[in-house]
Amino acid sequence: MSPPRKRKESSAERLVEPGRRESLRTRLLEWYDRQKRDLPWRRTRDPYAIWLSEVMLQQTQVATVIPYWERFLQRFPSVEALAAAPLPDVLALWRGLGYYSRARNLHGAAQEVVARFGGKLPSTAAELLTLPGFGRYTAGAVASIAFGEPAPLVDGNVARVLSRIFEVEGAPGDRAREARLWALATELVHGERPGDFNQALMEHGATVCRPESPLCLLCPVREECLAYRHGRVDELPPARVRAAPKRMTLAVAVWAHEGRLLLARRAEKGLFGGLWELPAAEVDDDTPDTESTSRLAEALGADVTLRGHLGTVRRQLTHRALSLRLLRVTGATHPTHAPAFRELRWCTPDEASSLGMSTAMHKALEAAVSAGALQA
DNA sequence: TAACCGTGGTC
DNA sequence: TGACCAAGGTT
Repeated sequence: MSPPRKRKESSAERLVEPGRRESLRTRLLEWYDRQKRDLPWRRTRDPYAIWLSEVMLQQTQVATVIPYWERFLQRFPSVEALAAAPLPDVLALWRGLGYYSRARNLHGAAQEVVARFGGKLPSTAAELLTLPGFGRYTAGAVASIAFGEPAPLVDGNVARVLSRIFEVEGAPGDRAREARLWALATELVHGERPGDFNQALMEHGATVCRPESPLCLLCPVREECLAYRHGRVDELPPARVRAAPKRMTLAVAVWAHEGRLLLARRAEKGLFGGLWELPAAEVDDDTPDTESTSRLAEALGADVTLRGHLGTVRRQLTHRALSLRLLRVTGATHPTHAPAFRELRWCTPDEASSLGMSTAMHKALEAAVSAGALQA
């Protein structure tokens, strides 16, 4: 007979003792019932509205999301309304919220929900995962919060909370760490009120078990927390290592004609995908303006002449340092189609401001106008 | 799998 | 003021 082998990946393996598990669940749920914030998406049971909140909250703070969520639901109150809308209208409501692929995927998923599921969002995490923009987290969040499925989720908050309670080692991105966190979340979520329990974990991470200066004296599960017991709360989890931002320089065409500016809509992938902008072309940092001008001519498919320089707008993203060089240009013929863009349009500054446009380009537009782009 | 994808708040 | 970060997903 061979000796019994230690099984490392059995889903039946118990990570948390039953008594501790029930204690954690009860304390967190009771704390949540007393202390949860009154957030607008906690006042609805509409799966679509809950889905929307989860997508907007990805890598985005609650206070930022609230007004966007309310405007978006007012304009697109149902999956059908969203699915029927043109993508540029959706992006216009998303303007300034960032990570615009979220809006593109949301729109695409709404159309799939109409086509594949009769307009009703599927109710299981497994089905939700087949829709664009649903990863493991969002599928678990919508399945548990909107439909009551005991589906686990791990976001940044949950990862921090569980890392501390169970003293999980490893940095964000470490595979063994992620697997252990998901396994812990899976064990803990089974039971009553899975949606509330998941939200309790996240709420606890957001308000008490914070990244900096956690409020351990107010913590409902302090007695269960290994990091607290061992004085390691401040070192768990270790900070994420971030790559230095890369520089990116864009030559921006400021082409004015009779009070209007030429606007272009970008290709739908990559940075600022599908958004409107003053027509821009990436250049090297040391590219002279004359050469930048010919790059813009190529992108627009039109002859343009450099008329002057209207300044540079700088904008810091998480992983990019953007420089937007505003080049005043003119041309004899006005292009209506361009090889590098989805669409062209001549707009007054007010019209341009209502388009779906990145914050970087919005600042560039304001800078161009105040530098006298529309004056002769 | 590691790089890419935005923004505003916080200290 | 600049570095760090937030209810992640895609390729």
